[in-house]
Amino acid sequence: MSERPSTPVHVTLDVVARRAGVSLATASRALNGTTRVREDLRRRVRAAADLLGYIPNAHAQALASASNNTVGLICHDVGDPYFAAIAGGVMRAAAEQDLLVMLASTFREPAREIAYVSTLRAQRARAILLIGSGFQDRAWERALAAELEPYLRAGGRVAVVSRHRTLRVDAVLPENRAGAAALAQALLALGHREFAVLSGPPELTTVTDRLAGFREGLAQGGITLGPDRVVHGAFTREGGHAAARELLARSTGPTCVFAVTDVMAVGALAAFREAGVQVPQDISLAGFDDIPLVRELTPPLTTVALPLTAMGQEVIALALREPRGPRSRVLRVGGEVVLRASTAPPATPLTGRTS
Amino acid sequence: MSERPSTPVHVTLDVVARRAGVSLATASRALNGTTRVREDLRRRVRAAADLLGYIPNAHAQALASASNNTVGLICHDVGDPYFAAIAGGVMRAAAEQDLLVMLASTFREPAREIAYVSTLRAQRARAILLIGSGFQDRAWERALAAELEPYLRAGGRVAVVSRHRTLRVDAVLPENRAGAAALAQALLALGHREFAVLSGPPELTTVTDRLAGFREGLAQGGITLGPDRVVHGAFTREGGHAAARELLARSTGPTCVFAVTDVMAVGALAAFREAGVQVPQDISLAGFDDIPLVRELTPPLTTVALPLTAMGQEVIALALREPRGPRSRVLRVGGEVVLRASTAPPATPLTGRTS
DNA sequence: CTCCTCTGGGAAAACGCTTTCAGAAAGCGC
DNA sequence: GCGCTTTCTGAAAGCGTTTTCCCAGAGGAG
Repeated sequence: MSERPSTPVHVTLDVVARRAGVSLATASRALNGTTRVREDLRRRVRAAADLLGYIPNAHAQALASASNNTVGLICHDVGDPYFAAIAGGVMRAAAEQDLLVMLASTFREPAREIAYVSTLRAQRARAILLIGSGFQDRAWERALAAELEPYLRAGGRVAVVSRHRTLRVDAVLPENRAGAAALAQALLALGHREFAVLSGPPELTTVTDRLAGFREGLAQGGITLGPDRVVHGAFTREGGHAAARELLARSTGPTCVFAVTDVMAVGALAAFREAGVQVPQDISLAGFDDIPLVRELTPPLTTVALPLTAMGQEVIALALREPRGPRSRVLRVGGEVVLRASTAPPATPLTGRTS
Repeated sequence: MSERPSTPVHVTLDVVARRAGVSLATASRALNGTTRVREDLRRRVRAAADLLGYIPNAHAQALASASNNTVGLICHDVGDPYFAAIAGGVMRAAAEQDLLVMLASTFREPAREIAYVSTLRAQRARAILLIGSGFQDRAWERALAAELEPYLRAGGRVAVVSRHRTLRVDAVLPENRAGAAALAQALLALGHREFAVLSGPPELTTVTDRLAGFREGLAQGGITLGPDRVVHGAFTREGGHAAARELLARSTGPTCVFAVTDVMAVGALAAFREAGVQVPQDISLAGFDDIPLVRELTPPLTTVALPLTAMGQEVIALALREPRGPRSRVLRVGGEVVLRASTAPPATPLTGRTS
């Protein structure tokens, strides 16, 4: 019967070698070009390989040579434009260096993150890239560090983007504080005095940094942010939407709102629109990140622009750069305040009014 | 000196086995749970493995067991929100099934696509997922098919999303024609009679399908689309932008524009804004796909909504579904016309006027 | 012509696991 | 007590490469 496949599933190197009339060893050397092989033999092997459609088994190669050209990329959710943009940069750089990227989305579950690190360790990935804010939960971060530490010792490379430095690894860090501070100043310069912040989960380091920076910037203008002016929400469009609604419900009357993330700002914009609050006439809105589509919004969103694609390219370069000295390297990338139409001077110039 | 690492880099299974006082075989069985192992031995092995921080070598496992739980995902560019959304769905499904996803971005170069298929073959990926329109270039498609065919014969699974059926593989196909036709009808119903299309590269099948569908829909209303009313551009925001400018330059005065892709529509919207053309007052604009942010635009974009995340989940399910009968399966997903504020009745009701 | 150094090729030993194949131990009916 | 299953365990044979290690032969020097 045709039950049992008579043809072996994959062409292996020794078939190629036999066909070319050389030994297995020579065939391997001919194809990899590590050692000199007589030119005619090399050609015979190549011809046989092509003829037979030989595809080397990457697992066998990795096992035998203990080498590997895959890197792991762990982010919260590739579907999110922020991560997608960074991932795009990583892919670009990976393609140039013939690296294969194993992608992992944690969907914001710390346990999944750790599990993925473990999986990538098992895959003997050359590098593990962690994109995005870590979890403030001490226990998880420790567990992660414990998982990463033996990997590093075994020669693995780890680099992070936008993640707090609890881990001693190379990092691409946006200037969250400075960027938020600069934004605050720009908003002050527009004449705003009454601010509110749509903040993300307070356990994310990115959030605390941006919040702190924003406060610093405001402080330069003598403004402080009352606790009733900070609303926390999830790091998503819906989170921003809900936070904005909550803010409106409190009706403390800020003239300017800073959403710590563009994605949240998008949700906030929708919430404002639904509530009949006009941006920027009634309220100014600013975000952070400059993800691809926010400049297309109406009004286009004022934000702090981060070079997301470049950050993706940098993080992989950083991870793979050879002289991994004793100390970890940090590449700080500046955020540039981009004033767009979502921010404008406040409607009523509040000259020296005390709330 | 401390030159040579005295500690072996990785803990291997036989170290674990020795530590637990059992044989290599038993240790393997204890950890994998394939065969019954006496409970106390199993516990000893587990304890030893945990103590030593044992991480199995996935390559060795794959080699020895000829199994593998990785799938490859090939798309044009993960940075593009369209692909990002689908990839997000794939990741979700993959996480649930403990599959590791190897991601590849072709950056729209056919050669790279084929190279990636080859790489994924070498990795012995369980499945290869191709997302996005194929290349019309016959030679490339043939080369791709030639690369895929032995993979399929070797038991590999291939599934595509939104890719023309030159390949005999499982597919998730959006109803491009029907969706575009429905959109055309909806636009006709608004009262439009003068249309234009911002089309993508004519060699992409998605483009031709949507264009044909749109024409069909218009034909129902007795409208035909002159060649001067179709502008081709790249499948990107910039492509849409350029195409829209070109259209305006031709000044043939359509009241309604259909961009075959939301991403292009976004570019068009920007171009219109720059040119002082108001949407929808001066011109109505519609897209296709319903990528995440277009509902947030002002005006929110009328489009044909595709369940992108679900499509990603479906394609991986399709690829892995067991009874791969002789014929390939096709999952058609409908596009739903979503009328938003970017379309409105034309300013001047053109009652029966002939251009 | 012999000895020595190179070059290049083949045999075989890893690489770290899974899995087959027996064999030992234990339980059971008679 | 004896044979017969049943369970488990261990030895060893792969899986498909790379990479020693070693040897044959070629070429040069003396």
